[in-house]
Amino acid sequence: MDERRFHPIPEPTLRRLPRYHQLLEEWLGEGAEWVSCARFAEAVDVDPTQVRKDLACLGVPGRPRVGYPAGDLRVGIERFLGWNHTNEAFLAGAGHLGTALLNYARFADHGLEIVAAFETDPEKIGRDINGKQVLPLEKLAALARRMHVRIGVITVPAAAAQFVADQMVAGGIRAIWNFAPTALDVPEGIIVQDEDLFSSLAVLSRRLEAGTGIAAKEREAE
Amino acid sequence: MDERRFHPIPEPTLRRLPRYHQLLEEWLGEGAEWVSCARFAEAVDVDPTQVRKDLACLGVPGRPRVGYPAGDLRVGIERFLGWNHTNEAFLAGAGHLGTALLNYARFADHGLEIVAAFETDPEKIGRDINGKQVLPLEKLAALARRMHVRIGVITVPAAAAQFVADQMVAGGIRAIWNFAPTALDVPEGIIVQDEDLFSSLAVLSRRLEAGTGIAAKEREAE
DNA sequence: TAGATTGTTAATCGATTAACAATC
DNA sequence: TAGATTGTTAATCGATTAACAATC
Repeated sequence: MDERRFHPIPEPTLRRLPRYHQLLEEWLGEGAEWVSCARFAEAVDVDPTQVRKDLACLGVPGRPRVGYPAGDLRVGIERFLGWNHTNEAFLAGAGHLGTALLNYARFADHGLEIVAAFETDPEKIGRDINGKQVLPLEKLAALARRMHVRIGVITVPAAAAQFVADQMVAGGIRAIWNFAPTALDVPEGIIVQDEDLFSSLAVLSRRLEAGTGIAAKEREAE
Repeated sequence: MDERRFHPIPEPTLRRLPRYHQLLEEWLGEGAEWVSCARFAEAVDVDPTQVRKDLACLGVPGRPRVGYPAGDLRVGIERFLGWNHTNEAFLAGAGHLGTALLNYARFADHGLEIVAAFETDPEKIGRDINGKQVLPLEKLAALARRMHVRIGVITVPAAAAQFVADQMVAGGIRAIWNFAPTALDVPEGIIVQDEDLFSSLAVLSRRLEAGTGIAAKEREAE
């Protein structure tokens, strides 16, 4: 039924597509009509051939000697990533990070709409953050089920994350975007996407030490 | 001088180490003394052999039939990732996300100490967030240089990110943790670690569609 | 001793990069 | 036509997984 197959698309490609999109927005804003692989490659620091492969997924043909039509490419990415429609999500944990995500207007253009927040803190329950109600956590499961919400966002402290995840699963939520630095135990078939800042930090720190230390010498050799 | 070489450590391994550490904290709290690869493998959803390879980096030997000493492993990870000392960092953009990061106490145990925040909004300048001063952005470069701060955290809107990055580079900052969904253009040798939520979201959404759609059939076949 | 777990080497798999043909 | 860029196939590279030896 659909030409585009799901599994075969490499995750790295998937991660690069939003970045190409962001560049296209910029370049279209500057009046660009045609864009080349080389231009993407330079901006994103990836091989031009890789860019061609990534763009091939979209089914938007380029023209030799000219490049790719910038507008078509933008639309192609939006369609490919499903940004024309949004998935509704519940968020648990209206702390600083949760509030940041609730206030982030740009999710709406990127396929995600957080429609409500859930909390255990009575101080926060009943409030309104960026037009979204903060409700008691006990109501999450029943409401998720009734509203057919499929995505849950976890921004509670690590110690509470597993309990929240259980509630989400109980409510029929299928995918969890987990910002707590903790390994969630969920039934098979439930998708967990970890956004682990400590992992990123480990990579950053290592690259920093490598850049100033041993690896710096290797670089000189070139 | 140092047995541990920098470059050869795979990034995926680096990303898993903090997760093992988190599990060790839990298990040590429950009184565990010895832990097996299989246990990590199950919790993190990775192959046991992979866990052994990851742990091999630490130089903490396991004992056949018994496992690895949990306490030594924890210390080993902390030492390996350099969590015994911290790198000072400046943060630019004291919005919701920036505030969340400034308030996040656990960075201190993970090698990062955000020591000050920078802003252009006069409303926010002069405030104090979790004991850290919010200073005018103009001061960032000079202060970074004077204090030998090597890490910058960007939590400003996408449109301001490049300017902030330029300031950081001007101040001698070597590594940038970029939360703005934008490709930064920096001189060679400056490390940029992108924390792109839209990329993660693209992966999450795709996995969700795949889980309910075509790929579900494939799974049945097993 | 038997058996379970670590440690290591080989095989597989998938993404990236290189080579080159096709095309405007 | 010549030359630049896309598109595609082959080679390389690196991480994961499998096989198996070592050890307590």
